Amino acid sequence: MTKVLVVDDEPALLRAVRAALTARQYDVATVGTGQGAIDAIALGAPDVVVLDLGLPDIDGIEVCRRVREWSDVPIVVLSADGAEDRKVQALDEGADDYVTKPFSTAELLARIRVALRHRNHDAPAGDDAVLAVGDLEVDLARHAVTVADRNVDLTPKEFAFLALLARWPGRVLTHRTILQEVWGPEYGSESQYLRVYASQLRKKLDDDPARPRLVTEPGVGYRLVDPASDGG
Amino acid sequence: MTKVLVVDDEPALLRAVRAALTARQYDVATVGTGQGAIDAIALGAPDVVVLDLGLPDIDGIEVCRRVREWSDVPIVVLSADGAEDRKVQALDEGADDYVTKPFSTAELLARIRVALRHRNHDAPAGDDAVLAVGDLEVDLARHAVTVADRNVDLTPKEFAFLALLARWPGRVLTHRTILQEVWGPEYGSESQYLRVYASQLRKKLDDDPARPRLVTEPGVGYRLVDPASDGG
DNA sequence: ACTAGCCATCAAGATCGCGTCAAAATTCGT
DNA sequence: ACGAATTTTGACGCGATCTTGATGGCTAGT
Repeated sequence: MTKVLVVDDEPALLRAVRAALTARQYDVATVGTGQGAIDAIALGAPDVVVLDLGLPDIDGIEVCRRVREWSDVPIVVLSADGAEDRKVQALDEGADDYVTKPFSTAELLARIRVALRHRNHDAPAGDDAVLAVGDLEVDLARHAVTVADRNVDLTPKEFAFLALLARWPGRVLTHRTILQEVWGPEYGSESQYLRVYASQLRKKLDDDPARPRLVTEPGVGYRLVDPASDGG
Repeated sequence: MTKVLVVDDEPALLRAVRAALTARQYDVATVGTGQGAIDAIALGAPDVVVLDLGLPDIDGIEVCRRVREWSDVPIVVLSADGAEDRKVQALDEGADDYVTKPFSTAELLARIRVALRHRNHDAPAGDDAVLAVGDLEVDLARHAVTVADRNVDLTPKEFAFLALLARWPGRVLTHRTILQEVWGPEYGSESQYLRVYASQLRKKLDDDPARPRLVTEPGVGYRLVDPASDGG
């Protein structure tokens, strides 16, 4: 069943939306705070999120930004605020749609259907906040990494590097790609960074030099070996 | 460059949208009719379509429906009509977003960015570009080569050489072509390199001298035998 | 059979890229 | 402002890769 997470602090609106969704066979969960939303998305893996920007704790746009660090779940934003720059900001921070209150139930439902349509297109394999490659696990939401159930402590850059590789198991990512994704678009050729961080990662991941998880493709880039698809 | 198709019959609005998009380095095309839109999408393969529902010939929603029969291009609908059922209908017929006039340029641009973001997310998902020539497989993403399911370890230049040939199975690539693609534009005549690397590749690919995969065309260049089209 | 041109193979020296270490600079929390 | 953690930078050794030259085989034309 399709799971919808509704994030709002107005009981009346919550009740109305829940009723409309439940009547159409959606599996509805609700939370009233931004922190609760982040937790619920990480734990519940909803198929779509309806997010009111006016939350008591964290600003809704900040919720978007944080969730987008590790999840592509579609987010439909609700807001009483019709200000253009607010809309633009929310959409640029990862929201997939922006509906201004008051809105009709029919429209909200239609926009949820659009979001779900995208999702089914984008990620046929359900997106998990935890990437697993062999005995390596990368929890994007909690910024935590384990190897064979042993916790590994990584710095932010180390984590970004590893998470990027883990998103494409077995695939070679070029020096340029990694540098641009982890360090930023203006770093294209500082491949010395990669050597340093690859070395540190191997040490922290306790890589066996004979069978390393993090493999160098000389002159090209780096990749994580994926035991599921190839042995080396 | 990102291509945007704008479909509208009001010259003033077309001008405004075109100006805003052009200023942001988009490649803009415009048409004024529904039939023109369908043709332009089929021929021009835009990255996103901005579609006004009020067209002189076909209804915009009908344009959505017809385009969706063969294309997933994101469609952002514009309309002066704020009626709920009209919105719902458009969204359910394949529109990805619905903006009611009057709208701000900033918001339209933000919604176009959202549409493009979706599109970009689709692409990298599934495809692993694997070139297959007979029992030889060249996985460009993994920089891995197998012959009859046996892994082959290649150096960067060897890989580039083989990948180039595998891109044109059965076709002869001249010395000059290979040198320029693999070694760079300033290498045009160092064909001794080719002999060395062809030799190393044959050894690593375990080529039978009687039926080599990598064939020399004397005085011209090299080619990979493609069992699918010719026997040798 | 001889020669010229092109090709295959081998091996040695030169070069390049990588891994590693450690110090300097920067950032961040307190 | 201070100290700790992190990032950036430089230096160095090593091994793999690339380059280069030498040697010999094959084919076609004379």
